[in-house]
Amino acid sequence: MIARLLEERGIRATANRILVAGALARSGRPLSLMELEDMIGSVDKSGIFRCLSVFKEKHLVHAIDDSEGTRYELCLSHGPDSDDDTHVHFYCERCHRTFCLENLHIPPVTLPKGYDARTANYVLKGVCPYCNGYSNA
Amino acid sequence: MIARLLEERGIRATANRILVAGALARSGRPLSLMELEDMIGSVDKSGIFRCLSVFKEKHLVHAIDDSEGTRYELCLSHGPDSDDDTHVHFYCERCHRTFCLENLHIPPVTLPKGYDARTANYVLKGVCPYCNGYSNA
DNA sequence: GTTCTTGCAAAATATTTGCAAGACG
DNA sequence: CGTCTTGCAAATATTTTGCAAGAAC
Repeated sequence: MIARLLEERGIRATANRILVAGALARSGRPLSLMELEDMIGSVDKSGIFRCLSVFKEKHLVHAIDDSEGTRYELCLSHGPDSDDDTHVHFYCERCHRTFCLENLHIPPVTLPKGYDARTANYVLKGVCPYCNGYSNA
Repeated sequence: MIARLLEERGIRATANRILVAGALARSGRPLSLMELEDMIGSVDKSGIFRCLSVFKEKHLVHAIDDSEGTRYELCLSHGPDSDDDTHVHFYCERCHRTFCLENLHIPPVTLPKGYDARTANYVLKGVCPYCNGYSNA
């Protein structure tokens, strides 16, 4: 249940927050502010924005950078203190949606000395199965 | 020489284009529209924008998506018909610059059936050597 | 009643386009 | 000349904040 999830992360479960987190949970893919706005309708964009800010702070969501800007994704796989969600994403240039490739972990690279990485963003771009005619995918 | 580079890609070497391409070449890292604007000064942002549009079309630059939006990088490693530039980038959360890790090729992943990838964007985020005190890096 | 949350409007940013003047071939 | 390019201003798009009213504790 969404409300419980929020509380577990120390976020008060208000109506808006339940709607936003619920939309993210149901969609199964990262959503932009605008996508959330369209999807929810009843909540003003500033409200969505503020929900996302709280979620980000509490590490309930993390941000994906793709061609459209930023999308937000629930990260449920870990505790409230880290961002260890590290799968590859796929941005479809045809339908402009971004998908999670849950099973594809981002292959790590060895950084040159001095670089200190905290998070990784690996996004492939091309055409998704739905736009490709693989509607059975 | 920059002018020749442009001509080779079928781009007329105008003053603005030489300035923009030159700035990208000199910087050695991907630059955002705003960074280019600051760096060049004499060219209006719309001019820079249009230069970048042409460059993109001719595959002289390609785009990196990072936390700040889009940055542009010269891609010299290939012919005029493809975008095969595939190294990892590093976005510094302290100084907000993005670096090329030229030697780190993006490790390929095997996509599920139906996905058809054209380009890849792999950006690590954290603290760069300069902000880390590795000034000798 | 004090603090947190929300909606609306508006500010702040960033990107993109229209258009007339100028450069180029 | 006709086409391409440029600068300026302005339109778009997007993200973020101010503020007063309302809800929660």
